[in-house]
Amino acid sequence: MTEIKLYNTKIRRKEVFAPIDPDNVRMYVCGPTVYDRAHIGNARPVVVFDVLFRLLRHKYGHDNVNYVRNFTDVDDKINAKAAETGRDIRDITDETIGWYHEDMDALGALRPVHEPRATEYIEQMVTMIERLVANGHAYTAEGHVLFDVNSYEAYGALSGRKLEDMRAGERVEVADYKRDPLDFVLWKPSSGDQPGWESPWGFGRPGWHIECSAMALELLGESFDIHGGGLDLQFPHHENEIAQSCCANPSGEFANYWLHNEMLQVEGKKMSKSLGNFFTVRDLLDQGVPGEVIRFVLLSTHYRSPMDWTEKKVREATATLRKWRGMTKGIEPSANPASTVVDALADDLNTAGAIAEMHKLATDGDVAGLKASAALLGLLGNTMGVLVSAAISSQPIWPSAFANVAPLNAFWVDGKSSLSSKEIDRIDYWIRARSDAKSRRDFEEADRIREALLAAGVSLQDSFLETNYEVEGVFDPSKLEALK
RNA sequence: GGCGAGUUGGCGGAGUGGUGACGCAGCGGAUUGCAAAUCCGUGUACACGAGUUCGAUUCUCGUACUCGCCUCCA
Repeated sequence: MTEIKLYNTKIRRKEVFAPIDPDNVRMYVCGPTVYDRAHIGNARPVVVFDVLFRLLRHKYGHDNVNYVRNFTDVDDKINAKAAETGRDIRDITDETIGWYHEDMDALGALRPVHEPRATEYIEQMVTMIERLVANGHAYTAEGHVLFDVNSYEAYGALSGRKLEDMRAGERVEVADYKRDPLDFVLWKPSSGDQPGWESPWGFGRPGWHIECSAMALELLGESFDIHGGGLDLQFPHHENEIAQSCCANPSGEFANYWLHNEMLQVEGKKMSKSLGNFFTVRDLLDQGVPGEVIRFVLLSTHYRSPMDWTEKKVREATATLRKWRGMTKGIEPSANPASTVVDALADDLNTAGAIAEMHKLATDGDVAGLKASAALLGLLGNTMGVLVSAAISSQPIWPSAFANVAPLNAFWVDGKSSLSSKEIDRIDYWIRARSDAKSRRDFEEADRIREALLAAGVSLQDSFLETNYEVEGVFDPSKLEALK
Protein backbone atom coordinates (compact mmCIF):
# COMPACT_ATOMS: atom_id res chain seq x y z
CA MET A 1 0.00 0.00 0.00
CA THR A 2 1.00 3.58 -0.58
CA GLU A 3 2.91 5.25 2.18
CA ILE A 4 0.89 7.42 4.48
CA LYS A 5 1.76 11.09 4.68
CA LEU A 6 0.59 13.21 7.56
CA TYR A 7 0.87 16.89 8.33
CA ASN A 8 2.87 17.10 11.52
CA THR A 9 2.13 20.26 13.47
CA LYS A 10 5.47 19.86 15.18
CA ILE A 11 7.37 20.64 11.97
CA ARG A 12 4.55 22.35 10.06
CA ARG A 13 4.66 20.20 6.98
CA LYS A 14 3.59 16.87 5.63
CA GLU A 15 5.92 13.97 6.15
CA VAL A 16 5.90 10.26 5.50
CA PHE A 17 4.48 8.39 8.45
CA ALA A 18 6.93 5.84 9.82
CA PRO A 19 5.74 4.17 13.03
CA ILE A 20 8.20 3.25 15.77
CA ASP A 21 6.90 -0.32 15.59
CA PRO A 22 4.71 -1.29 12.61
CA ASP A 23 3.30 -4.14 14.67
CA ASN A 24 2.19 -1.74 17.38
CA VAL A 25 1.19 1.61 15.97
CA ARG A 26 0.24 3.89 18.84
CA MET A 27 -2.10 6.86 18.75
CA TYR A 28 -3.45 9.07 21.53
CA VAL A 29 -6.33 11.45 20.99
CA CYS A 30 -7.67 13.88 23.57
CA GLY A 31 -11.16 12.87 24.54
CA PRO A 32 -14.06 14.69 26.14
CA THR A 33 -14.56 16.17 29.56
CA VAL A 34 -17.66 14.31 30.59
CA TYR A 35 -20.10 16.79 31.99
CA ASP A 36 -22.57 17.16 29.11
CA ARG A 37 -23.66 15.81 25.73
CA ALA A 38 -21.08 16.02 22.96
CA HIS A 39 -21.77 18.89 20.58
CA ILE A 40 -21.23 18.72 16.85
CA GLY A 41 -17.80 20.30 17.18
CA ASN A 42 -16.73 17.54 19.52
CA ALA A 43 -17.68 15.04 16.84
CA ARG A 44 -15.25 16.31 14.23
CA PRO A 45 -12.02 14.97 15.79
CA VAL A 46 -13.81 11.76 16.74
CA VAL A 47 -14.77 11.08 13.13
CA VAL A 48 -11.51 12.35 11.64
CA PHE A 49 -9.32 10.25 13.91
CA ASP A 50 -11.66 7.31 13.43
CA VAL A 51 -10.84 7.43 9.73
CA LEU A 52 -7.14 7.59 10.58
CA PHE A 53 -7.61 4.59 12.88
CA ARG A 54 -9.28 2.68 10.05
CA LEU A 55 -6.58 3.67 7.58
CA LEU A 56 -3.80 2.63 9.96
CA ARG A 57 -5.52 -0.70 10.58
CA HIS A 58 -5.88 -1.17 6.84
CA LYS A 59 -2.16 -0.66 6.34
CA TYR A 60 -0.63 -2.14 9.48
CA GLY A 61 -3.17 -4.79 10.35
CA HIS A 62 -6.34 -4.95 12.35
CA ASP A 63 -4.69 -5.85 15.63
CA ASN A 64 -1.60 -3.71 15.26
CA VAL A 65 -2.98 -0.31 16.07
CA ASN A 66 -3.34 0.81 19.65
CA TYR A 67 -5.69 3.76 19.79
CA VAL A 68 -6.22 5.51 23.13
CA ARG A 69 -8.77 8.20 23.81
CA ASN A 70 -9.33 9.39 27.34
CA PHE A 71 -12.31 10.48 29.35
CA THR A 72 -11.64 13.47 31.57
CA ASP A 73 -13.82 12.75 34.56
CA VAL A 74 -12.25 15.12 37.06
CA ASP A 75 -12.73 18.76 36.23
CA ASP A 76 -14.19 21.89 37.70
CA LYS A 77 -17.02 21.93 35.17
CA ILE A 78 -18.07 18.55 36.46
CA ASN A 79 -17.80 19.79 40.03
CA ALA A 80 -19.94 22.75 39.13
CA LYS A 81 -22.60 20.53 37.62
CA ALA A 82 -22.59 18.32 40.69
CA ALA A 83 -22.97 21.32 42.97
CA GLU A 84 -25.73 22.69 40.77
CA THR A 85 -27.75 19.49 40.57
CA GLY A 86 -26.86 17.93 43.90
CA ARG A 87 -25.92 14.76 42.09
CA ASP A 88 -22.97 12.53 42.71
CA ILE A 89 -19.98 13.19 40.45
CA ARG A 90 -19.62 9.57 39.48
CA ASP A 91 -23.30 9.46 38.46
CA ILE A 92 -22.79 12.42 36.20
CA THR A 93 -19.63 11.10 34.59
CA ASP A 94 -21.00 7.58 34.14
CA GLU A 95 -24.13 8.90 32.53
CA THR A 96 -22.22 11.27 30.27
CA ILE A 97 -19.85 8.53 29.15
CA GLY A 98 -22.87 6.43 28.26
CA TRP A 99 -24.28 9.27 26.17
CA TYR A 100 -20.96 9.80 24.51
CA HIS A 101 -20.78 6.17 23.49
CA GLU A 102 -24.32 6.19 22.14
CA ASP A 103 -23.76 9.33 20.12
CA MET A 104 -20.35 8.47 18.73
CA ASP A 105 -21.49 4.93 17.92
CA ALA A 106 -24.31 6.47 15.94
CA LEU A 107 -21.71 8.34 13.91
CA GLY A 108 -20.10 5.04 13.05
CA ALA A 109 -16.98 5.75 15.07
CA LEU A 110 -15.22 2.63 16.24
CA ARG A 111 -14.43 2.53 19.92
CA PRO A 112 -10.75 3.11 20.62
CA VAL A 113 -8.78 0.17 21.97
CA HIS A 114 -8.46 1.91 25.34
CA GLU A 115 -10.71 4.57 26.85
CA PRO A 116 -9.06 5.38 30.15
CA ARG A 117 -10.75 7.53 32.76
CA ALA A 118 -8.58 10.11 34.43
CA THR A 119 -9.72 9.18 37.91
CA GLU A 120 -8.35 5.70 37.43
CA TYR A 121 -4.85 7.06 36.83
CA ILE A 122 -4.40 9.40 39.80
CA GLU A 123 -1.58 7.27 41.13
CA GLN A 124 0.34 7.52 37.84
CA MET A 125 -0.21 11.28 37.80
CA VAL A 126 1.13 11.63 41.33
CA THR A 127 4.17 9.58 40.38
CA MET A 128 4.82 11.76 37.37
CA ILE A 129 4.44 14.96 39.39
CA GLU A 130 6.84 13.60 42.00
CA ARG A 131 9.42 13.03 39.31
CA LEU A 132 8.95 16.54 37.99
CA VAL A 133 9.44 17.99 41.47
CA ALA A 134 12.46 15.76 42.05
CA ASN A 135 14.22 16.75 38.85
CA GLY A 136 13.59 20.44 39.30
CA HIS A 137 10.86 21.05 36.74
CA ALA A 138 8.10 21.65 39.26
CA TYR A 139 7.78 23.41 42.59
CA THR A 140 5.25 23.61 45.39
CA ALA A 141 3.57 26.78 46.53
CA GLU A 142 0.61 27.25 48.83
CA GLY A 143 -0.54 23.66 48.46
CA HIS A 144 -0.21 23.72 44.69
CA VAL A 145 2.37 22.01 42.56
CA LEU A 146 3.32 24.08 39.52
CA PHE A 147 5.28 23.33 36.42
CA ASP A 148 8.20 25.69 35.92
CA VAL A 149 7.99 26.59 32.24
CA ASN A 150 11.41 28.26 32.34
CA SER A 151 12.97 24.93 33.20
CA TYR A 152 12.06 23.51 29.81
CA GLU A 153 13.79 25.27 26.97
CA ALA A 154 11.58 23.84 24.26
CA TYR A 155 8.42 25.24 25.87
CA GLY A 156 6.32 26.82 23.12
CA ALA A 157 7.90 24.89 20.28
CA LEU A 158 4.73 23.07 19.22
CA SER A 159 2.62 26.19 18.97
CA GLY A 160 5.43 28.50 17.82
CA ARG A 161 5.25 30.79 20.80
CA LYS A 162 7.92 32.47 22.85
CA LEU A 163 7.55 32.93 26.57
CA GLU A 164 8.24 36.65 26.47
CA ASP A 165 5.69 37.24 23.69
CA MET A 166 3.00 35.50 25.65
CA ARG A 167 3.75 37.39 28.84
CA ALA A 168 3.35 40.62 26.93
CA GLY A 169 -0.16 39.60 25.99
CA GLU A 170 -1.11 38.46 29.44
CA ARG A 171 -4.65 39.47 30.22
CA VAL A 172 -5.75 37.41 33.16
CA GLU A 173 -5.01 37.97 36.79
CA VAL A 174 -2.00 35.91 37.77
CA ALA A 175 -1.81 34.00 41.02
CA ASP A 176 1.03 35.56 42.96
CA TYR A 177 2.52 32.25 44.04
CA LYS A 178 3.56 31.53 40.45
CA ARG A 179 7.18 32.14 39.58
CA ASP A 180 6.14 32.85 36.01
CA PRO A 181 2.64 33.78 34.89
CA LEU A 182 2.74 30.89 32.46
CA ASP A 183 3.57 28.24 35.02
CA PHE A 184 0.66 25.85 35.13
CA VAL A 185 -0.90 23.73 37.82
CA LEU A 186 -0.02 20.05 38.16
CA TRP A 187 -1.81 19.52 41.44
CA LYS A 188 -4.11 21.70 43.47
CA PRO A 189 -5.70 21.44 46.90
CA SER A 190 -9.32 20.34 47.26
CA SER A 191 -11.68 21.51 49.94
CA GLY A 192 -14.19 19.21 51.57
CA ASP A 193 -16.86 19.21 48.89
CA GLN A 194 -14.48 18.90 45.99
CA PRO A 195 -13.21 15.55 44.75
CA GLY A 196 -9.73 14.82 45.96
CA TRP A 197 -7.07 12.25 46.68
CA GLU A 198 -4.33 12.02 49.25
CA SER A 199 -0.98 13.00 47.88
CA PRO A 200 2.49 14.07 49.08
CA TRP A 201 1.13 17.63 48.83
CA GLY A 202 -2.00 16.97 50.82
CA PHE A 203 -5.58 16.26 49.83
CA GLY A 204 -6.11 17.53 46.32
CA ARG A 205 -6.76 16.87 42.67
CA PRO A 206 -4.80 16.97 39.44
CA GLY A 207 -4.43 20.04 37.26
CA TRP A 208 -5.70 20.44 33.78
CA HIS A 209 -3.07 18.67 31.68
CA ILE A 210 -1.29 15.98 33.64
CA GLU A 211 -3.82 13.22 32.98
CA CYS A 212 -3.00 12.91 29.29
CA SER A 213 0.70 12.67 30.00
CA ALA A 214 0.19 10.04 32.67
CA MET A 215 -2.26 7.92 30.70
CA ALA A 216 -0.24 8.10 27.49
CA LEU A 217 2.84 6.97 29.39
CA GLU A 218 1.00 4.11 31.06
CA LEU A 219 -0.77 2.85 27.94
CA LEU A 220 1.57 3.81 25.09
CA GLY A 221 5.00 4.32 26.63
CA GLU A 222 7.53 7.16 26.71
CA SER A 223 7.56 7.44 22.94
CA PHE A 224 4.65 6.77 20.67
CA ASP A 225 3.56 7.67 17.16
CA ILE A 226 0.60 10.00 16.90
CA HIS A 227 -1.05 12.50 19.19
CA GLY A 228 -4.22 14.11 17.93
CA GLY A 229 -6.75 16.67 19.03
CA GLY A 230 -8.45 19.91 18.15
CA LEU A 231 -6.39 22.90 17.14
CA ASP A 232 -7.65 24.79 20.16
CA LEU A 233 -5.80 22.31 22.33
CA GLN A 234 -2.47 23.03 20.69
CA PHE A 235 -1.86 25.74 23.22
CA PRO A 236 -1.73 25.42 26.11
CA HIS A 237 -2.92 21.85 26.59
CA HIS A 238 -0.62 20.04 24.18
CA GLU A 239 2.29 22.34 24.87
CA ASN A 240 1.94 21.51 28.54
CA GLU A 241 1.61 17.80 27.88
CA ILE A 242 4.88 17.87 25.98
CA ALA A 243 6.62 19.83 28.72
CA GLN A 244 5.45 17.46 31.45
CA SER A 245 6.13 14.27 29.55
CA CYS A 246 9.48 15.22 28.13
CA CYS A 247 10.73 16.55 31.47
CA ALA A 248 9.47 13.56 33.41
CA ASN A 249 10.82 11.11 30.83
CA PRO A 250 13.85 12.75 29.22
CA SER A 251 14.74 9.58 27.36
CA GLY A 252 11.41 9.52 25.55
CA GLU A 253 10.15 11.53 22.62
CA PHE A 254 6.52 11.61 23.71
CA ALA A 255 4.61 11.87 20.40
CA ASN A 256 6.40 11.88 17.04
CA TYR A 257 3.50 13.17 14.97
CA TRP A 258 1.09 15.83 16.17
CA LEU A 259 -2.18 16.14 14.28
CA HIS A 260 -4.67 18.94 14.82
CA ASN A 261 -8.08 19.30 13.30
CA GLU A 262 -9.42 22.77 12.53
CA MET A 263 -12.50 24.09 14.19
CA LEU A 264 -16.10 23.83 13.17
CA GLN A 265 -18.46 26.73 12.64
CA VAL A 266 -22.21 26.73 12.24
CA GLU A 267 -23.80 28.62 9.35
CA GLY A 268 -20.72 30.82 9.10
CA LYS A 269 -20.45 31.67 12.78
CA LYS A 270 -18.10 30.50 15.44
CA MET A 271 -19.70 27.94 17.66
CA SER A 272 -19.03 28.37 21.33
CA LYS A 273 -20.69 27.80 24.62
CA SER A 274 -20.46 31.43 25.54
CA LEU A 275 -22.33 32.40 22.39
CA GLY A 276 -24.81 29.61 22.94
CA ASN A 277 -25.15 28.74 19.26
CA PHE A 278 -24.04 25.17 19.59
CA PHE A 279 -26.05 22.01 19.30
CA THR A 280 -25.34 18.46 20.21
CA VAL A 281 -25.02 15.33 18.14
CA ARG A 282 -28.05 14.02 19.96
CA ASP A 283 -30.07 17.06 18.87
CA LEU A 284 -29.34 16.22 15.25
CA LEU A 285 -30.09 12.54 15.67
CA ASP A 286 -33.35 13.37 17.37
CA GLN A 287 -34.26 15.63 14.47
CA GLY A 288 -33.93 12.60 12.22
CA VAL A 289 -30.54 13.37 10.72
CA PRO A 290 -28.93 9.95 10.38
CA GLY A 291 -25.55 9.50 12.03
CA GLU A 292 -24.12 8.53 8.69
CA VAL A 293 -25.16 11.87 7.22
CA ILE A 294 -23.48 13.71 10.09
CA ARG A 295 -20.37 11.65 9.49
CA PHE A 296 -20.40 12.35 5.76
CA VAL A 297 -20.72 16.07 6.28
CA LEU A 298 -17.83 16.06 8.75
CA LEU A 299 -15.67 14.19 6.24
CA SER A 300 -16.56 16.34 3.25
CA THR A 301 -14.10 19.05 4.31
CA HIS A 302 -10.41 18.36 4.88
CA TYR A 303 -9.68 18.12 8.60
CA ARG A 304 -7.13 20.95 8.56
CA SER A 305 -9.59 23.45 7.11
CA PRO A 306 -12.21 25.20 9.14
CA MET A 307 -15.55 23.60 8.38
CA ASP A 308 -18.89 25.30 8.23
CA TRP A 309 -21.83 23.16 9.31
CA THR A 310 -24.86 24.05 7.20
CA GLU A 311 -28.31 22.70 6.48
CA LYS A 312 -27.44 22.64 2.81
CA LYS A 313 -24.55 20.29 3.39
CA VAL A 314 -26.84 18.00 5.35
CA ARG A 315 -29.29 17.88 2.44
CA GLU A 316 -26.57 17.19 -0.11
CA ALA A 317 -24.97 14.49 2.02
CA THR A 318 -28.36 12.88 2.49
CA ALA A 319 -28.96 12.80 -1.25
CA THR A 320 -25.54 11.32 -1.99
CA LEU A 321 -25.80 8.64 0.66
CA ARG A 322 -29.32 7.74 -0.37
CA LYS A 323 -28.11 7.28 -3.92
CA TRP A 324 -25.07 5.24 -2.91
CA ARG A 325 -27.07 3.16 -0.49
CA GLY A 326 -29.54 2.41 -3.23
CA MET A 327 -26.91 1.26 -5.67
CA THR A 328 -24.89 -0.80 -3.19
CA LYS A 329 -27.84 -2.47 -1.51
CA GLY A 330 -27.26 -6.20 -1.30
CA ILE A 331 -23.95 -5.88 -3.10
CA GLU A 332 -20.96 -7.77 -1.78
CA PRO A 333 -18.06 -5.33 -1.34
CA SER A 334 -14.94 -6.06 -3.33
CA ALA A 335 -11.98 -7.52 -1.46
CA ASN A 336 -10.11 -4.24 -1.35
CA PRO A 337 -10.95 -0.57 -1.41
CA ALA A 338 -10.13 1.30 -4.62
CA SER A 339 -6.51 2.43 -4.76
CA THR A 340 -7.64 5.94 -5.71
CA VAL A 341 -9.57 6.20 -2.47
CA VAL A 342 -6.77 4.74 -0.38
CA ASP A 343 -4.28 7.10 -1.99
CA ALA A 344 -6.45 10.10 -1.20
CA LEU A 345 -6.71 9.10 2.44
CA ALA A 346 -3.01 8.28 2.62
CA ASP A 347 -2.30 11.84 1.53
CA ASP A 348 -2.83 13.48 4.90
CA LEU A 349 -6.34 12.10 5.27
CA ASN A 350 -7.84 13.80 2.24
CA THR A 351 -11.36 12.66 2.93
CA ALA A 352 -12.89 15.17 0.53
CA GLY A 353 -10.68 13.82 -2.24
CA ALA A 354 -11.61 10.28 -1.26
CA ILE A 355 -15.30 11.14 -1.52
CA ALA A 356 -14.68 12.60 -5.00
CA GLU A 357 -13.04 9.33 -6.02
CA MET A 358 -16.02 7.46 -4.67
CA HIS A 359 -18.28 9.57 -6.85
CA LYS A 360 -16.20 8.46 -9.81
CA LEU A 361 -16.60 4.81 -8.79
CA ALA A 362 -20.34 5.35 -8.63
CA THR A 363 -20.39 6.96 -12.07
CA ASP A 364 -18.32 4.10 -13.45
CA GLY A 365 -20.73 1.61 -11.96
CA ASP A 366 -18.11 -0.01 -9.73
CA VAL A 367 -20.52 -0.55 -6.87
CA ALA A 368 -18.51 -3.32 -5.20
CA GLY A 369 -15.47 -1.06 -5.20
CA LEU A 370 -17.57 1.81 -3.92
CA LYS A 371 -18.85 -0.23 -1.03
CA ALA A 372 -15.41 -1.51 -0.07
CA SER A 373 -13.93 1.98 -0.35
CA ALA A 374 -16.73 3.51 1.67
CA ALA A 375 -15.90 1.10 4.45
CA LEU A 376 -12.52 2.73 4.85
CA LEU A 377 -14.32 5.98 5.58
CA GLY A 378 -16.80 4.21 7.82
CA LEU A 379 -19.66 4.73 5.37
CA LEU A 380 -22.30 2.49 3.78
CA GLY A 381 -21.78 -0.17 6.44
CA ASN A 382 -24.50 -2.49 7.57
CA THR A 383 -24.65 -0.92 10.98
CA MET A 384 -23.22 2.47 10.27
CA GLY A 385 -19.61 1.52 10.45
CA VAL A 386 -19.49 -1.04 13.18
CA LEU A 387 -19.87 -4.03 10.88
CA VAL A 388 -17.64 -2.42 8.35
CA SER A 389 -14.63 -3.38 10.36
CA ALA A 390 -15.81 -6.95 10.02
CA ALA A 391 -15.95 -6.61 6.27
CA ILE A 392 -12.41 -5.39 5.91
CA SER A 393 -10.83 -7.35 8.73
CA SER A 394 -12.02 -10.06 11.03
CA GLN A 395 -14.65 -9.20 13.57
CA PRO A 396 -16.50 -6.20 14.84
CA ILE A 397 -14.58 -5.08 17.88
CA TRP A 398 -17.53 -3.73 19.81
CA PRO A 399 -20.60 -5.85 19.23
CA SER A 400 -22.33 -4.08 22.11
CA ALA A 401 -22.54 -1.02 19.94
CA PHE A 402 -25.08 -2.79 17.75
CA ALA A 403 -27.72 -2.25 20.34
CA ASN A 404 -27.51 1.49 19.94
CA VAL A 405 -26.78 1.65 16.27
CA ALA A 406 -29.03 -0.86 14.66
CA PRO A 407 -32.41 0.84 15.06
CA LEU A 408 -31.08 4.13 13.86
CA ASN A 409 -29.47 2.51 10.88
CA ALA A 410 -32.58 0.60 9.99
CA PHE A 411 -34.42 3.87 9.90
CA TRP A 412 -31.83 5.29 7.56
CA VAL A 413 -31.44 2.33 5.21
CA ASP A 414 -35.07 2.61 4.37
CA GLY A 415 -37.47 4.82 6.21
CA LYS A 416 -40.19 2.23 5.81
CA SER A 417 -38.87 0.17 8.69
CA SER A 418 -39.90 2.89 11.09
CA LEU A 419 -43.52 2.34 10.02
CA SER A 420 -46.03 0.10 11.74
CA SER A 421 -47.72 -2.54 9.62
CA LYS A 422 -50.94 -0.55 9.92
CA GLU A 423 -49.24 2.48 8.49
CA ILE A 424 -47.75 0.41 5.68
CA ASP A 425 -51.22 -0.95 4.85
CA ARG A 426 -52.57 2.54 4.79
CA ILE A 427 -49.88 3.78 2.42
CA ASP A 428 -50.33 0.73 0.21
CA TYR A 429 -54.04 1.40 0.08
CA TRP A 430 -53.53 4.87 -1.31
CA ILE A 431 -50.88 3.72 -3.74
CA ARG A 432 -53.34 1.17 -5.11
CA ALA A 433 -56.03 3.83 -5.26
CA ARG A 434 -53.66 6.00 -7.23
CA SER A 435 -52.79 3.17 -9.60
CA ASP A 436 -56.48 2.64 -10.24
CA ALA A 437 -56.91 6.32 -10.95
CA LYS A 438 -53.97 6.22 -13.31
CA SER A 439 -55.39 3.26 -15.19
CA ARG A 440 -58.64 5.23 -15.57
CA ARG A 441 -56.45 8.10 -16.79
CA ASP A 442 -57.82 10.18 -13.95
CA PHE A 443 -54.55 12.00 -13.47
CA GLU A 444 -56.07 14.72 -11.37
CA GLU A 445 -56.99 12.18 -8.70
CA ALA A 446 -53.64 10.40 -9.06
CA ASP A 447 -51.77 13.65 -8.51
CA ARG A 448 -53.96 14.57 -5.57
CA ILE A 449 -53.03 11.31 -3.86
CA ARG A 450 -49.38 11.70 -4.69
CA GLU A 451 -49.31 15.18 -3.20
CA ALA A 452 -51.08 14.13 -0.03
CA LEU A 453 -48.63 11.28 0.45
CA LEU A 454 -45.74 13.65 -0.09
CA ALA A 455 -47.15 16.00 2.52
CA ALA A 456 -47.23 13.04 4.90
CA GLY A 457 -43.57 12.36 4.21
CA VAL A 458 -43.94 9.63 1.59
CA SER A 459 -42.42 10.25 -1.82
CA LEU A 460 -43.44 8.07 -4.75
CA GLN A 461 -41.38 6.78 -7.64
CA ASP A 462 -43.19 5.19 -10.55
CA SER A 463 -41.55 2.55 -12.64
CA PHE A 464 -43.01 0.49 -15.47
CA LEU A 465 -44.12 -2.28 -13.18
CA GLU A 466 -44.87 -0.74 -9.86
CA THR A 467 -44.78 2.29 -7.62
CA ASN A 468 -42.07 2.43 -4.98
CA TYR A 469 -41.94 4.88 -2.14
CA GLU A 470 -39.54 6.30 0.39
CA VAL A 471 -40.23 7.88 3.71
CA GLU A 472 -38.41 11.17 4.12
CA GLY A 473 -38.04 12.17 7.72
CA VAL A 474 -41.02 11.27 9.84
CA PHE A 475 -44.28 9.82 8.51
CA ASP A 476 -47.21 12.03 9.44
CA PRO A 477 -50.46 10.09 8.83
CA SER A 478 -52.63 13.06 9.78
CA LYS A 479 -51.82 14.57 6.38
CA LEU A 480 -53.68 11.69 4.72
CA GLU A 481 -56.97 12.77 6.28
CA ALA A 482 -57.37 15.22 3.44
CA LEU A 483 -57.85 12.35 1.03
CA LYS A 484 -61.07 11.11 2.53
C1' G B 1 -0.68 43.05 21.36
C1' G B 2 1.41 37.83 20.20
C1' C B 3 0.80 33.31 17.13
C1' G B 4 -1.42 30.88 13.03
C1' A B 5 -4.74 29.68 8.83
C1' G B 6 -7.35 31.02 4.67
C1' U B 7 -9.17 33.86 -0.03
C1' U B 8 -10.74 28.46 -6.27
C1' G B 9 -16.82 28.74 -11.02
C1' G B 10 -24.01 30.30 -8.61
C1' C B 11 -22.90 27.27 -3.96
C1' G B 12 -19.78 23.52 -1.54
C1' G B 13 -14.95 21.72 -2.09
C1' A B 14 -10.11 19.00 -3.82
C1' G B 15 -5.77 19.73 -6.42
C1' U B 16 -1.86 21.09 -9.71
C1' G B 17 4.31 24.97 -12.58
C1' G B 18 1.65 23.81 -18.73
C1' U B 19 -4.29 19.15 -20.99
C1' G B 20 -8.33 23.73 -15.54
C1' A B 21 -11.19 17.29 -9.93
C1' C B 22 -15.66 16.02 -7.73
C1' G B 23 -20.67 17.12 -5.81
C1' C B 24 -25.04 20.27 -5.67
C1' A B 25 -27.75 23.86 -8.33
C1' G B 26 -28.62 25.63 -13.48
C1' C B 27 -29.22 24.53 -18.68
C1' G B 28 -30.11 20.78 -22.85
C1' G B 29 -31.58 15.72 -23.84
C1' A B 30 -33.48 10.49 -22.71
C1' U B 31 -37.43 8.50 -19.81
C1' U B 32 -42.52 9.86 -17.70
C1' G B 33 -49.77 10.99 -18.40
C1' C B 34 -47.17 14.90 -15.53
C1' A B 35 -43.64 14.39 -11.81
C1' A B 36 -39.99 12.08 -8.83
C1' A B 37 -35.94 8.96 -9.28
C1' U B 38 -32.33 7.49 -12.78
C1' C B 39 -29.11 8.10 -17.08
C1' C B 40 -26.40 11.18 -20.91
C1' G B 41 -24.43 15.97 -22.19
C1' U B 42 -23.05 21.02 -20.61
C1' G B 43 -19.46 25.56 -17.14
C1' U B 44 -17.25 32.22 -18.73
C1' A B 45 -13.25 29.87 -11.31
C1' C B 46 -8.43 30.15 -9.00
C1' A B 47 -8.80 38.01 -4.00
C1' C B 48 -5.45 42.14 -5.82
C1' G B 49 -0.35 43.98 -7.18
C1' A B 50 4.61 42.86 -8.32
C1' G B 51 8.52 39.23 -9.01
C1' U B 52 10.79 34.31 -10.59
C1' U B 53 9.76 31.32 -15.11
C1' C B 54 9.36 29.69 -21.92
C1' G B 55 4.82 29.40 -19.04
C1' A B 56 1.69 30.51 -12.33
C1' U B 57 -4.33 29.40 -10.05
C1' U B 58 -0.07 26.47 -8.27
C1' C B 59 6.63 29.30 -6.14
C1' U B 60 8.41 34.35 -3.71
C1' C B 61 7.28 39.21 -1.70
C1' G B 62 3.68 42.86 -0.72
C1' U B 63 -1.65 44.71 -0.18
C1' A B 64 -6.70 43.94 1.11
C1' C B 65 -10.21 41.10 3.38
C1' U B 66 -11.96 36.80 6.32
C1' C B 67 -11.25 33.48 10.23
C1' G B 68 -9.14 30.82 14.38
C1' C B 69 -6.05 30.37 18.89
C1' C B 70 -3.83 33.03 23.05
C1' U B 71 -10.11 32.48 28.17
C1' C B 72 -14.37 27.39 29.22
C1' C B 73 -14.20 24.84 24.48
C1' A B 74 -12.42 19.64 19.90
